[in-house]
Amino acid sequence: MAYWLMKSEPDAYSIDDLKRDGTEPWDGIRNYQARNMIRDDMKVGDEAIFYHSSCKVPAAVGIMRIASEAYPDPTQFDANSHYFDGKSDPENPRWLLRDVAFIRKLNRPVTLKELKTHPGLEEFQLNKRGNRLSIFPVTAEQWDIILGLE
DNA sequence: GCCAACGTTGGC
DNA sequence: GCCAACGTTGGC
Repeated sequence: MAYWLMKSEPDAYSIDDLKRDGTEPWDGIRNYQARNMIRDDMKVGDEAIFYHSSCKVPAAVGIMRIASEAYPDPTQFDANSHYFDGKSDPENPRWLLRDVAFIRKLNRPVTLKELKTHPGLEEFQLNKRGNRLSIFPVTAEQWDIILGLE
C-alpha cells in the first residue's frame, strides 16, 4: 500500500466536511503532474493525509482512503464551475479524479511548523523549496513520523 | 524550441 | 496583502 498527501483549503473543503460526507470526489486537480499520479500511481486502498493549506494554521489534520479508480472530473465540463476547462475534450477528458473516503481525524492537527523542524522529514515534499503540488507521495517512514506526532 | 509575460499556489 | 516559486501560454 502506498501513502499520499492531498491538500485542500479548509475554507473550500475541510476534514470536517469529509467526515460529514464520508466519501467525496476529490475534484479540481488542474496540474498535469498531479493528474498523472492520480491516473497512474494511486491504487484503491492507498491511504492519504488530508492537509489544510492556505489557511491560518497549515497542518495535517486527518487520514483518508483512496476509494475509487480514476474517472473524469465532471467540473471540467461545467461552465459554471470554477474548474471549468473549455479545452478539455469530452471524448478524451483532460482531468481525472478519485473518490476519497474518510478514515479519521488526527487526535490533533500536526502543523506545518512542526513538520518543517522534525528530524527525518528533511526530504518531505511539503518542506521542499517551491512546493506547489497539491498531491504527492509520502514514504512509509515519513508517514510513521507524522502519525507519531499527533 | 526559446523565453517573456502572466497566472496560480501557498506561506507568512 | 505581499512575494517567491514555478507552471502555462503564446509570439517569434
